[in-house]
Amino acid sequence: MRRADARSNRDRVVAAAREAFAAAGLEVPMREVARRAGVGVATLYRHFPTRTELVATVLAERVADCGVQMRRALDDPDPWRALAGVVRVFAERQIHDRALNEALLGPGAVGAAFQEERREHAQALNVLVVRARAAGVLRGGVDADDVRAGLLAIASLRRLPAATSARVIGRVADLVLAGIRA
Amino acid sequence: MRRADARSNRDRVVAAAREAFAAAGLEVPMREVARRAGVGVATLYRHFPTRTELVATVLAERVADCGVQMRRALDDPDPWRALAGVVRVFAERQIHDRALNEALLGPGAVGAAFQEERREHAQALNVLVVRARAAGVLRGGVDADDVRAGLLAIASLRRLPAATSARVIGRVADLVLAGIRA
DNA sequence: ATGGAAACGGAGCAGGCGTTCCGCTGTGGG
DNA sequence: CCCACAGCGGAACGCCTGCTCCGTTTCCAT
Repeated sequence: MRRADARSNRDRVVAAAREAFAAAGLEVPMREVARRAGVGVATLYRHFPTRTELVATVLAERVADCGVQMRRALDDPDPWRALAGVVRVFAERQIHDRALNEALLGPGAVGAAFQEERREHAQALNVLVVRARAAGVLRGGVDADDVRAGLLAIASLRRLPAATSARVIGRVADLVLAGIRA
Repeated sequence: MRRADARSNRDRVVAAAREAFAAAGLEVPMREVARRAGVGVATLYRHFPTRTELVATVLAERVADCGVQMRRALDDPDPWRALAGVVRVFAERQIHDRALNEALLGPGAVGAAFQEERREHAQALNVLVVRARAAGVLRGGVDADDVRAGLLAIASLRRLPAATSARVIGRVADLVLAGIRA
């Protein structure tokens, strides 16, 4: 089995897809990913039999990254800083990675692959909110679903024209934080 | 000139497009709009030479509606109620009309046709914010761009699956209001 | 009633997408 | 070193889109 070149091609495809998805969203044509990777479409399809699988592979990395951030937040002894940090990091990522957004907002197929991770994140967020509430830093009546809604709002903004989205995302993140704080 | 049937067909096309766009977004195929209107595609194209023109025609109605709401808010003597009302009405509309969202967020071509109305709305919003700030009901540092960012966030949420978007939009609207209030 | 133009419908065109097929290339075990 | 075959590139297929062409229908002035 001649793995050397095949494996290197696979890596190049994943790298090209990662960049393309981050920059232009998940709807980049397969031809374009292949072109960026410097391979033919057939090569791409040999490693990823369907578009969905390529997308899932690239997103898996990103989702894993988010898990790391979450665990870091859980280690923070300051409840407000932990929660605010999650919101800010999330916003920051949305600014730089368009794919992440569509993983959350995309209809069924794409997001479905990460149900487990998603539940894990939700669990962690619940913990952060409970701690923050116990510390009295949250406005009355605010619950984890409010924070989730805020995060979704931030994520959705990624679809704005790139020129303005960064600033708007920053403002909304501040708005959300002001809206949940006591 | 045989206007009777032509005119009635035009009306049916606009009505069909309005419904289809509100329900399924601006990306509904022309064939589908024609089918819903009970006419052939050629008829549709005779009245609207290009897809963009059909979209613009339908959105013009919606944008005009928003202008009415804005003027109503300007007449409200209570500055907070006026501003909060705008946010709430806007959120309510996003829930029921998917097209409105894409008019705001869609890239260039679509939104460009309404620059004038948009500026008018922006102007009105500025007035509302200035009044609210003068009345001391806004948190320090909040400006019109923050409110605009909040509205954009609400609008962006329309792309979530229909099942959850209504509730999430409601929560975010509350979050935004909490975030700007003193 | 009747002619002719305005208006119609649906087949057809060009272009873009995801995916597949197939003849060639170049790698690495013997 | 050499040649079998894993692996390759790009042309091709089927489907969907916006849009156009043209033979046929239908209204309305006469």
